[in-house]
Amino acid sequence: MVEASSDTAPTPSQSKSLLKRLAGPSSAKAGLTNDQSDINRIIAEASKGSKYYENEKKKDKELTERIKRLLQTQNTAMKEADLAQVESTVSHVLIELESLRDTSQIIVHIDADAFFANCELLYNPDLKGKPFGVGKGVLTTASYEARKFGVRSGMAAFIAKKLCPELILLSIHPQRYSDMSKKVMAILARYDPDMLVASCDEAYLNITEYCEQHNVTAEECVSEMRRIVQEETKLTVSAGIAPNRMLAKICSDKNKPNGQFHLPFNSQAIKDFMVDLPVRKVPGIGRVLERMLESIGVTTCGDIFTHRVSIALLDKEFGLRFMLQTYMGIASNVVRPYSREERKSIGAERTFHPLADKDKILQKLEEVAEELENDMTETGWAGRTVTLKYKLDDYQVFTRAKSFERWITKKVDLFATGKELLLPELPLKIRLIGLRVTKLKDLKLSTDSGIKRYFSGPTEQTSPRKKRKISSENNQDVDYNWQDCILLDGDEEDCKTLEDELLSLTKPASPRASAAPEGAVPTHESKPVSAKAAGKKRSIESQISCPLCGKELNTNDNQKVNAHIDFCLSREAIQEADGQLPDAKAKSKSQANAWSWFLDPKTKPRSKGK
DNA sequence: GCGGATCAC
DNA sequence: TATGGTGATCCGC
Repeated sequence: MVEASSDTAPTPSQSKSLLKRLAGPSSAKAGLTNDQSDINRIIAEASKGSKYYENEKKKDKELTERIKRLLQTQNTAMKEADLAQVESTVSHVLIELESLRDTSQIIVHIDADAFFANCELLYNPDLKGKPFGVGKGVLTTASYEARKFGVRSGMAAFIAKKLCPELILLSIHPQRYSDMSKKVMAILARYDPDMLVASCDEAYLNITEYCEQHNVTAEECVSEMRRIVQEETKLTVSAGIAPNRMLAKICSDKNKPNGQFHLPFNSQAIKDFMVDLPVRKVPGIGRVLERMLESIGVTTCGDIFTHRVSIALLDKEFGLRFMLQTYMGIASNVVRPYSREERKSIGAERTFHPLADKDKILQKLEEVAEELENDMTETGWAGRTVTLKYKLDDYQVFTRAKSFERWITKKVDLFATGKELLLPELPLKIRLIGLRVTKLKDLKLSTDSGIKRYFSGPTEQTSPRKKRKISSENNQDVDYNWQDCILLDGDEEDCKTLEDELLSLTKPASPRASAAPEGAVPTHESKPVSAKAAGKKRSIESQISCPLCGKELNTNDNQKVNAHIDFCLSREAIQEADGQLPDAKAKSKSQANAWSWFLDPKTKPRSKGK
């Protein structure tokens, strides 16, 4: 049934997710204000009837249908699968993951507070205490005063004005932010010359060595770091201290703004931390995955364990391994500078007032092609595949691509290819045109860049000439990737389906330590051996004890570990059947309890009403 | 290799 | 009065 033009009174069930969707991605990730639903209502009110709104409604509906199919899949799978077997497999994976846990490195995530807004404050101190936003059509940042009204980054300016009529709107000054970013990063680099600059306002550091050498605790080190940043730049930053990047990032949000949070480095504390954490806080879990997880009863990371069988059965949709890692708070602890080789694409795109005229559209395309050529020339890239992107009047997005044998660098080629891809699609009413080049070749490779990079250090971004554009509060550079960090063997294959999980258990456990510079395995061992790394103890616990009988197991011999665990599992099952175990309920239940000493921190998943 | 979708910032 | 830009990844085909 199609709901009759819900413009007046949307169906409650569907409008809930739609209202949230309209509020934008950042409203959910950041801390909520008192009455988010009121704010969401105002936003929806202001959006109503627009093409943007209609498109969001359509996407929301499609997601609802997708979830419906998902639940059907789950239903049939639950009937047909051997649930005990699935659960056992999950248990194996959990054991294996626990054995890979590495808490030997102190990772810090630094996140500047309302970066663009606070930069503007330096240039215009009168704004202090006032609600303001940075950006023209769409806000890149909102001051903390503005946030109290529900104003968020990514929000359309006219909507923000509705939420906060007093709101002051500033235009963006990329140069200012770039300069400040460099200052901040230069300070941070004193604590880890190999730090990862994740964006213009975020960085990851490994301060293990610094703390050892200067005989300070992590907390002291980070306090000092933050104090010096504030002294030297007048900007405040927040920090998270944890044994891996995912946790550090989540922690940096905990005491924002101008605060830090230190997560204890033991397995149990980490699991206690994760159990009540909303899945949406986890990097990589966005609005869609959040809703899909919610549909199977998972809203916190603790719920992942409760619903692990469902997640395993829906591995394709959720990624079992990623979910289990998340539940356990396991992720990569590798921190190293961004390198040019890692770049995969370069592109440019522009939004404009919707155009239907062919020549005017082509003119936009040409402008984009020119921009892209300039960027490619300055940064030294060529590529073999050109992808055209266009967004229609109604916000639908399409891409069309073409590959070549030769290297593309010039505007004429970019334009001609874009034109060739676009013309067959016309006539259309278009509001955005973009071009992107992939299959890159590094034109700066065998030049002097190697030496330059050696001397310039991690804060030096790309071209020394012209700064790269900063299009929003956040910027270029890669980051995330927690997933492929803990894979058992990184070679090509996914290692994601259940079958693969089972297979992987029989493969050698050693994660191909020093081999293969392909980079796909950023576990701690793959870090290039530097003077720094050499001093560190790589204390991956190669010993764990069996959760059932307590026997010490050597995790380097996976086959033996599995044989032993299988043995204990079956023994447990037999005892249970004989009623020898005190808590002999359903087999699955008992098995869960058997692992609970390290898996199930609080047996009650969702009871805590904080 | 291509196109759609999702995600981060 | 009318919702951004850059880059990455994954899936299905």
